[in-house]
Amino acid sequence: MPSSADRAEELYEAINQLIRVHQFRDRDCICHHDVSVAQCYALETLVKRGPLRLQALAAEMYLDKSTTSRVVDSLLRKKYVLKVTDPSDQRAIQLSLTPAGEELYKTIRQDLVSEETSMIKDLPPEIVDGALTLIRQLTVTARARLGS
Amino acid sequence: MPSSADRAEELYEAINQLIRVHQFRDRDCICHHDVSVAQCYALETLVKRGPLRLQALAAEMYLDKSTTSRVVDSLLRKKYVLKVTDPSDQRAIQLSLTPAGEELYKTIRQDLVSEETSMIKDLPPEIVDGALTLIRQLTVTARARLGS
DNA sequence: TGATTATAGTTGCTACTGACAACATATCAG
DNA sequence: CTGATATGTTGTCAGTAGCAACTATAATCA
Repeated sequence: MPSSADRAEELYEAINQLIRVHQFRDRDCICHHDVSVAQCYALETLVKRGPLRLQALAAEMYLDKSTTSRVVDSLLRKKYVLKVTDPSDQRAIQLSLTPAGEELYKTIRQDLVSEETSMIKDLPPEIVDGALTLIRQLTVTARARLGS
Repeated sequence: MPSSADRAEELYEAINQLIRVHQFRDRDCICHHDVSVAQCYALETLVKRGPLRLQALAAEMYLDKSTTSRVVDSLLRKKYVLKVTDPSDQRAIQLSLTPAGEELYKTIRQDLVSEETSMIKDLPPEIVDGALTLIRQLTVTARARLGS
C-alpha cells in the first residue's frame, strides 16, 4: 500500500499531465476561432454570470483589473462584448455580450465539449461518474487552499 | 441517469475548474522561486529525461524551437542549465542542468507536492487512488487525441 | 569533390498574458 | 468643499508562443 506521500507525488504527476494535455488541446480548439484563451474565458464568464462590471469580471477571473481591461478591449474591438456606462455610477461600466459574442462562445463550447465526448465515448459511465466526483472534490479542496 | 452528452458537459466543466485552480496555485508556488512556469517546466523535463538537445526538449514540451531557445536562454542566464556543443555535430547543443538547477527544481517540486499533500490529507485513500486512476486514464485518452 | 539539400539553433517580428504603478475621473465622508 | 476612496485606463516590464528568415553545419548526390 502506497504511503500518503507517494500518493501526493503521484497525484501531482497525474494532474500535471492532465493539465498540460488539456491546455494544449483547448488552445488549439479555441484559437481556430476568432479569440485567444483568455478572451474565451472572459466570454465564458460573461455567459455564466451575466453582465458584469469590469472589476467583478476581473475578480471572477482572478486577474488584475488592468489585464482584464485589455482583454475586454480586444473583445470590444471584435464586437463580442458591449460596454455601457452605469448611469448610477459614472465611473463604472457594465460589460455584456453581443449576440455575436454569445454565438461565438456557444460554438467554441460545442467544440470543447465534443472533445470531451469523444474522449469518454469508450469509457464505462460508472468510471466517468467517478472521475467527475473526484475531480470536483479535488477542485473544491484546491480552491479552499487558494484563498489562504 | 445522465446521458452521455450530459456527462461530457459536466466533465468539461469539472476539468476546466480543476485546471484553472491548479494553474493559479502552481504559478504562485513556482514564482516564489527564481523562475517562471515555462522555465520550471523545462527544468522538470531535463530532470526527467536527462540531458537533451534543444529540439528534443522542444518536442518534449510541445513548443516551437524558437520559444524553447528563449526559455533555455533565461535559464542559462540564471545559471540553472548548461549548454555544451555536441562534438559529433557542431550544430547541436546538449542541454543539462547545473547543480543549482537540480537543487532549484527539487525545492520547487517539494513545494508543489506538499500542496498536493495537504490537499489530500482529509480524503480517504481509496478516493485518492480512484482519482489517480481516472485522471491518468483521461490523460492517456486526451493525449491520444492530441497527436491527430 | 562540389553543388544542392536538409537540419540545428538563433533572431526578428507579432500578438497575447499578466502584474504593478501612476493616473484621470467620479463618488463619498466629514 | 475637501480629502479619501473607488473605477477604469495607460505605461511599463517580463514572460509565453508561433512563424519566418537567417547562419552555420552536416548529409546527399551528381
